[in-house]
Amino acid sequence: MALTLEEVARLAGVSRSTVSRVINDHPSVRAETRRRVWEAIRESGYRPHAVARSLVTKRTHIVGMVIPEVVTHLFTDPFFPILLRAATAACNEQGYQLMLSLFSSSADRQEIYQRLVRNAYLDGVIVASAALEDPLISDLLRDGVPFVCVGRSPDERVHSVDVDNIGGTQMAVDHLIRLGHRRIGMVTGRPDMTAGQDRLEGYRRALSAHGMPVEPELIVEGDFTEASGMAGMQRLLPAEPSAVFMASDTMAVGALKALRRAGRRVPQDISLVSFDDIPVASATEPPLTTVRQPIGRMAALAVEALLDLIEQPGSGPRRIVLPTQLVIRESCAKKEVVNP
Amino acid sequence: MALTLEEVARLAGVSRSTVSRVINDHPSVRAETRRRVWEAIRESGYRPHAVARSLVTKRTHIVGMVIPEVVTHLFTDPFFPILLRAATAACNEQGYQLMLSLFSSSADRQEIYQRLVRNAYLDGVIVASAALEDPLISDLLRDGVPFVCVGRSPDERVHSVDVDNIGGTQMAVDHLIRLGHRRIGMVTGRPDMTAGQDRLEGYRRALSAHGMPVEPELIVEGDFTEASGMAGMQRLLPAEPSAVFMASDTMAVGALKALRRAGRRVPQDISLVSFDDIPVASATEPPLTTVRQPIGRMAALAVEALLDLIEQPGSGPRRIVLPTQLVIRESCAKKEVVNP
DNA sequence: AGAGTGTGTGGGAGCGCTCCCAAGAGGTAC
DNA sequence: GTACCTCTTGGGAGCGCTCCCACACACTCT
Repeated sequence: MALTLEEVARLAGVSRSTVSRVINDHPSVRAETRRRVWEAIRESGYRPHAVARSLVTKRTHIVGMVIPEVVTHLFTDPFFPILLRAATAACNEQGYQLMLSLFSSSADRQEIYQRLVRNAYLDGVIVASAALEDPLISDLLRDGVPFVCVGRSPDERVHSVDVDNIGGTQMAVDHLIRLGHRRIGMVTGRPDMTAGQDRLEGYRRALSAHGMPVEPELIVEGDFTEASGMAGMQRLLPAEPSAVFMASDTMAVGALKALRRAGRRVPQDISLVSFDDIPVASATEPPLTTVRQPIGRMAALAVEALLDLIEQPGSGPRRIVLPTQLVIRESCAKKEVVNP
Repeated sequence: MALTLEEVARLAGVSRSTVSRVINDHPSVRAETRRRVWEAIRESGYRPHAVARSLVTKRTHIVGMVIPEVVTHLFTDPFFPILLRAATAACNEQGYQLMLSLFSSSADRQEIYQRLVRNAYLDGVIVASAALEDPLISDLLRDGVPFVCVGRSPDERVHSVDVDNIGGTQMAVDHLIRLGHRRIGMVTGRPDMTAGQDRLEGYRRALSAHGMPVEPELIVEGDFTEASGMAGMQRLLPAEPSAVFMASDTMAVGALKALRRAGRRVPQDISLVSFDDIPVASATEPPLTTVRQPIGRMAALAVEALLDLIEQPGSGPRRIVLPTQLVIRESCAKKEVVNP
């Protein structure tokens, strides 16, 4: 039904090879011939068959975006949608397509991995927010599949793009300290994700840098969800922090609710800083002071690194860390130091 | 580098064809041979080359999810993430993969359409929330590509899965009327999307069914974004509605903000109903009374319909309409009828 | 004993493309 | 006139698979 090279060739009065050359922009075709061939292509509405082409070239121009099981339930957090959108745009710009792989169970993981990567349908993979020690990473390394992680990986061989979670958090906590706060709490992210770990580390370092003690009762574990932010804040209140660093904006939204229910005003009674600067951060009451991470840029860089890797394999691991920026809104206030 | 059928065949001491039969579960292979072949496959770690297979079978087992330009900026609305997640899960269950195509400009649209559909990399397409008269629809129809729309299409030939936007809205507005409200406003969704149109139509019908006039000053146009909900509510206030139907939860969140700023309490001063029941609806202050649409089921049904269409083409257009459900929370109150 | 009927199995062809090698055309230099 | 280029072009091979046809072998029935 669909046209083939051969038929277009007949139409243009040349051979299959010549048409192929024209399509692939090979230089050694006479200008006049080239013109004739393009005309035949245009007239016939011919489109090369991508699958046949892939069989020969060993390239599908499809990359996978893999979002491992642990985070699919975070999908209502706009982080992933924003990442996805930016990655798709970056891929399309380079003539690549993005295939989505979310998996909810680790049986799925195996299955999808086998089906896609090993079956050679993907040229490469972007792994978003892998948990530490994700078996996917070792599979990819073993099989030599080009891939880039969004979020740092502890493995030195892994190419990755990440934001400076430690530095960003330090900035945020420094800000609170500069405002006079001395009892600063934190509700953490998932401890099995690097972003969760690094933000906790940044909090610790900021306190230590100012000679302040890190008190366990001021640290409560969360998992990046709004519910965990609300619950975390509730558990934190008895310890009477005057300011709290929430590991994500989504969690801060939960915290705001907990505080409203507890009758505490933000920022008058308690100050809040968080991380991400997703759209909701500027829409809360009060708007959140938060650490902005350039999600879109991360996605674009990850795609860029991946395509480089696909097109010229074997370059040394590239580990990009993007800077963050503190966006000051209205969720923090000066702490009156009553008796210094 | 990678193994081929031929090599596995040599390993098992049979022919290429026999190995192919075993892999494709063809019945006419002796049990003993089958066992030997599976063992050779297992030992060698052989994986069939999906692209080569596709070249022969004309099936890639990849379907596209196309989200047209007009809605990509809504991507922080959890509707699409939820849809995407459910569609991915449904595809994977059937051994299909989902390819994501978002396009921001209509030049992209052409480009991606050509590259994917016409180049035969996709077995079928799910079109999410096409605007009316989207040229994509006519392209797909012309080229005979199997596709299913999420959201109704005016074209009779199009397979689609939609929720009963009209009926759902009627339920919501009926609820307000039953509570005694007589001045009921509406902030609409995008008028170029069927969901936007149908929800407006439902509002009109509910009023008419109760013999109430449809007053233009009580209808304000929005576009499904939170910002438009906020602005819309502000513009509606001078008309003094005692209740408002917001075309989406996201817009209702905006409306709540506008009301808080205007010093109006919900539901004491003004009642609110909306549509979608996304997670945020139960997390607002007060929680929203809203019309629940089963996004996940819509995605699953769309995938199911699409795969049927791919596997046995030519069945008549299927137009599924799912029922909605009114979820009553705390954003509506009885209207005291002062002087009846 | 010969024809008929299955059941398993092997091998050729072909999917639509790219890539390589060879060969024709046209020129230039000796 | 011959040798030797360079520039274009054509055709064969082959990517790794599936599908079809043919054939070998074991039975059964006349």
